[in-house]
Amino acid sequence: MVEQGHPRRILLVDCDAFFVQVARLEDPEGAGQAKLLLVGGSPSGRGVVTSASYAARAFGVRSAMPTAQALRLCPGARVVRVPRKACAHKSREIRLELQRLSPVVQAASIDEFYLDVTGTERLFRESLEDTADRIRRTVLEATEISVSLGGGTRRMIAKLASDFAKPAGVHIVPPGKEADFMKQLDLADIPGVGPALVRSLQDRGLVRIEDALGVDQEWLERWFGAHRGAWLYRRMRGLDSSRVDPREPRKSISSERTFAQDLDTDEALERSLLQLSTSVGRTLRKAGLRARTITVKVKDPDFKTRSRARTTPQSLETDGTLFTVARELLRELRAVRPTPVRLLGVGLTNFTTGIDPEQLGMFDDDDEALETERGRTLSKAVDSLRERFGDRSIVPGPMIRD
DNA sequence: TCTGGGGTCCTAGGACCC
DNA sequence: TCTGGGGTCCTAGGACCC
Repeated sequence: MVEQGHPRRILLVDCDAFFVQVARLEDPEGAGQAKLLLVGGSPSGRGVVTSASYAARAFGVRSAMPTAQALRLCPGARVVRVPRKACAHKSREIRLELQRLSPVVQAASIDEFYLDVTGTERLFRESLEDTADRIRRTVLEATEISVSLGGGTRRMIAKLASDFAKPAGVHIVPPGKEADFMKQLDLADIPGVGPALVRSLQDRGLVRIEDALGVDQEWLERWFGAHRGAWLYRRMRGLDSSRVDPREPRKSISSERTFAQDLDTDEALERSLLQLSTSVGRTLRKAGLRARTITVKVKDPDFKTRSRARTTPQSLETDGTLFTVARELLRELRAVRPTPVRLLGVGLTNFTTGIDPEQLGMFDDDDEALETERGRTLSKAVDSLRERFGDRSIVPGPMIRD
């Protein structure tokens, strides 16, 4: 807990309306020309806005807002789909560029990157402001993406500072000024304080950080539990000991789909489930992983979300076994509450890499084994065919039986 | 107004083991 | 008859982030 040595120099690089920028680069004649641009939506009409251009935001449009509502606020706005592949590709480009500019880079999301540039002041003989601005200009030139940078002695400070930098700017909180910086903010501004906690704080008359600073830690712990209370107490004061850590093993892989119309038949649901299982399976194998836990999730028409998970002794990787387990879980969910389904999802967790040592030989020639070497080899062969000839070359379906 | 899709982390209870 | 305690794994749900 005790801070040691020199204060750290942390930067957060945050892309300005990332999805909007990528959509414009992808389609300069269309999206590129529309001042009022909403990225997101969906042909089914059930979509939400993922990102809106700054001009559209001036009308009150926010991300996660239903597209229909956004269009009422901002009539005439152009709506385009999220260019997912292009976004992932551009994100990688930006990360590679940042890795040339900073010793420690951590991708926090598709459009946010933490840098720890502690020590570079001696190397470059420049202030943190100047470092941040140099990085901003270099990234723009190399990737065509405009970013903003927040900086300070801690991750949370850098993150909050970046809000003051947008768009296309830099904002640094000097060492020692963290508490003053926090004091001007609302509790809702603290990353990790969401709608539920805000409501609960509001019920106790607390909205501004400045007002909440007088509350004893003991009370916060009594209200929100020891862990969360202590966490909030520190965060309000700008204290945050988390490091910028470039190692980030993936912990879950999932795919889900909201249907244009709620699905009601087992046949249609299982067809969709097969697609989802195949999709997460390919991602899993591409990452060189196997998974032990499979989760199936449904959202009912009343928005109630239910899930069912199963952990198998053997770690799995083939589409066939993933689908077989997922189908059992879906049938259990349907049995509990047989209602039409708005959303269906498949998730994988509990990863092992390659061969699990403790299971070596355990399932060879074993009736218990869900997956065989033959099946795994086949699954990978299918992957490489798809890689070479496209997704349509192999149609799943006939290879899966009861 | 009518609510996406990809994630991470936390909690609470039960099973099971020593 | 009155029933420990701690650790780990698993499941289900929920808060939160971009």
